Amino acid sequence: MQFATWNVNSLTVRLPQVIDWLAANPVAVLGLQELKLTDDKFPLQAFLDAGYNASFFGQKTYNGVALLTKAQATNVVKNIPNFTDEQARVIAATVPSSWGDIRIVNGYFVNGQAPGTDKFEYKMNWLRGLRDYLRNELEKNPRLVVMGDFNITRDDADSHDPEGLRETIHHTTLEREQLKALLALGLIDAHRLVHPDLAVDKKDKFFSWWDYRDFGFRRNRGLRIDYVLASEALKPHIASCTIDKTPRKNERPSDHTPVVMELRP
DNA sequence: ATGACGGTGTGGCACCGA
Repeated sequence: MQFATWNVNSLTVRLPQVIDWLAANPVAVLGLQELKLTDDKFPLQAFLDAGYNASFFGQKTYNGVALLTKAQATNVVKNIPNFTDEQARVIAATVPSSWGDIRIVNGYFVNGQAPGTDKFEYKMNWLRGLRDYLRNELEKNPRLVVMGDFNITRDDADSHDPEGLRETIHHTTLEREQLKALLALGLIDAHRLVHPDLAVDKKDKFFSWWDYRDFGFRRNRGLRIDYVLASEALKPHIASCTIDKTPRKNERPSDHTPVVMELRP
């Protein structure tokens, strides 16, 4: 059973690529971020035709998230309960599995622009709100998957230039402490679990995003900021976690690529 | 230090992302 996350940076532009990717990668669950469209513009029929159910939560121009599921999703919840947010960043739903129901939380985490800005403060508050939410979800749902664009590098191994970018956005100690706190709730970074050796050399690192500018992908100027986390109850079932770089080679690619976690019986 | 690229909006550039 596969769970994937993909920041598509405009679903309007990337829809054909998502449909193609699903045909080649018929995952059970695909979480999308940065839809950049309102719900009335969501291409529901295209996903139904592709054999997927869709739950979505969009807004104009920015943000927006969706969960595509082979099985019917239930108990869909939008954004973080008890955290007031004008931006559409989180969608949660429950899907059946052979181990029982699995709760999925799909998030487009705040970018934060730069330390010291209002946006960074929003990012910190949002992350605290999310942590309270996930603590509660874990109590109710032992089988929990948290996926999305986290906009945080966990370690220096997750950045192409950790020295040059030290304490800049996505690299700050404050952000990394927030990510650690999420993991401390009892969530496992599936990719790190499967690839535990922390690379120092850029060529050996794993990235899920590359800058559009300055031949970022070709020069491997990337970050690992997209994650799939699994709760302790699911940890024994984690078979693999891969970053699929092939869509980054498409014409008009998203700057992010899919991350796929597979659970085995 | 800046901007580079790409997407959206009601635009002739600004804002945002990472």
